[in-house]
Amino acid sequence: MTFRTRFAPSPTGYLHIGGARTALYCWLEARHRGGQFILRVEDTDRERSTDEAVQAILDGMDWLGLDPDEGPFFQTQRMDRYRAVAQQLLDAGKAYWAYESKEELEAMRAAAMAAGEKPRYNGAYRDRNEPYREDPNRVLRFRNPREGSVVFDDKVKGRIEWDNAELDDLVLVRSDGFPTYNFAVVVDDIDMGITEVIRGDDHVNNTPRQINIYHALNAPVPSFAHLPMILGPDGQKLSKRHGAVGVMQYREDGYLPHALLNYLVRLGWSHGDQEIFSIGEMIGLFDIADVNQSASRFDFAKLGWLNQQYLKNDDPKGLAPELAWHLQRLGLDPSRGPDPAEVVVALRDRVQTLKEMAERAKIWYAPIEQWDEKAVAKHLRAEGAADVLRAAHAKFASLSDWSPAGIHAAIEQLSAECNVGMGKIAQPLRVAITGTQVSPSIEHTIYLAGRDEALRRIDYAIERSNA
RNA sequence: GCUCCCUUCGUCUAGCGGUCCAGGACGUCGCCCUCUCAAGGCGAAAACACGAGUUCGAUUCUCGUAGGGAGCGCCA
Repeated sequence: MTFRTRFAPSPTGYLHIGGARTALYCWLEARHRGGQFILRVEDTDRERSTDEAVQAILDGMDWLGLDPDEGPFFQTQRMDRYRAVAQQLLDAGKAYWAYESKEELEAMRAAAMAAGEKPRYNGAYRDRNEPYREDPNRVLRFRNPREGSVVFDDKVKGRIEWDNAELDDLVLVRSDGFPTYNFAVVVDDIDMGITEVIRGDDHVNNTPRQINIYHALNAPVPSFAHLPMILGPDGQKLSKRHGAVGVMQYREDGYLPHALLNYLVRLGWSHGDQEIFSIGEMIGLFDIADVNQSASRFDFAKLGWLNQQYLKNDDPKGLAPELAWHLQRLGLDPSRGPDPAEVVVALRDRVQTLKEMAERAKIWYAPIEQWDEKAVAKHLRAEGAADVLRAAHAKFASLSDWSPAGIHAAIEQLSAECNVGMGKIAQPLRVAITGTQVSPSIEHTIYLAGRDEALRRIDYAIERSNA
């Protein structure tokens, strides 16, 4: 049997960071073992599932490059199959109909709690052998073994043993005829030939019940790997205010998919001291058995650092379209300004995200919006600033080599001729071109503005310096 | 309440009984470089939750305690 994993989100929201990492680990494990990765949408919750959420999950997977070999499959399209398996279990005496109302069940739980026990179903209908009857409360329950225990070797948590006495007879088919989660996953995982179930560790408690269903169906039990949770920066459960936004939000915030993947793969897994992993390295080195057992916190500072590593090392030409996308989001026209690839080179050492990069690049695609008056006072109205600017204007107007190197050489000449330090030249020019005293190297700042625009801005700055 | 899981620097982690007065990375701090801001280089501070036990020897194994988390649904 070949190696098969699956990612099985329920479409009740976007693909968030925890889901993305689960998907990544499933995908990596499948690729590493040369197996298949299957995508299955668990949409049996009719109340909460939406088409938008399905699309958001698909978009997120696509953006991250986590391509499934099969699917997406939808549980709602497999209803006949669940019904057939339910019947099979019923016929085999492994399941039975029960008729308690929700109120009765609630009272049952409350009573159990009061007695210091787990709030479980008491199995009232288990051995009554009542003939089937139509009833709005009718549910099919699993006849869980009452003796012995369930043992499984979790690939990340290790050996876990569970007394059957702790388990109750869970609902397999709801009163509306839809299968419950615990039933549908087992049927699906069997039918789809899943050999390794990789999922969040909030599911370890479900595993023994599911294993019992596998046994009841005489199906081979897959191996399990339960991943620790990802917490927010404050150690609390991830919420919308920190990481629990959809992965597509990370694109809008200027992160690269590869950087996010790299960050995620290191959250709970490592390979010696290595921090940067290409996709190929991840596939080659990843092993689900090496995953950590404890929860980890999401750290935006490290994500930012990683993102910058990719910004600095990726081909600027490859990054250019993505930067253009961000420029457009700011209402700027990438064609009315410098080549985005050159902007990447000028700014990649100074920002951590493409969003920041686009914001900083504004100065080359639109007129100066706001002047930093302190900068104007300090550098433009400084002693000799106007003379320096006039000299620079003349030099740039006749400069034959309009390139960062050419501009740099021109400024050095200026420095020698006027007998002033670089700072006395670069800062007034910087304020003239950008309106602020912070920007990339002065030669790049000027070069990217383009000669005409640079001269125009210097002219204007000379005016202001006399004001 | 019950069951299960987890516990190394602020954070992510290395460590699979001696190699550890615990290594790397992010972050923080300092110095250098420098036209600003960064980037980069160098350096510093910073952790084995606690208590027993096993052992010649525990960060590493076992058991408790404490703390954290998950689940106990006709939600997944």
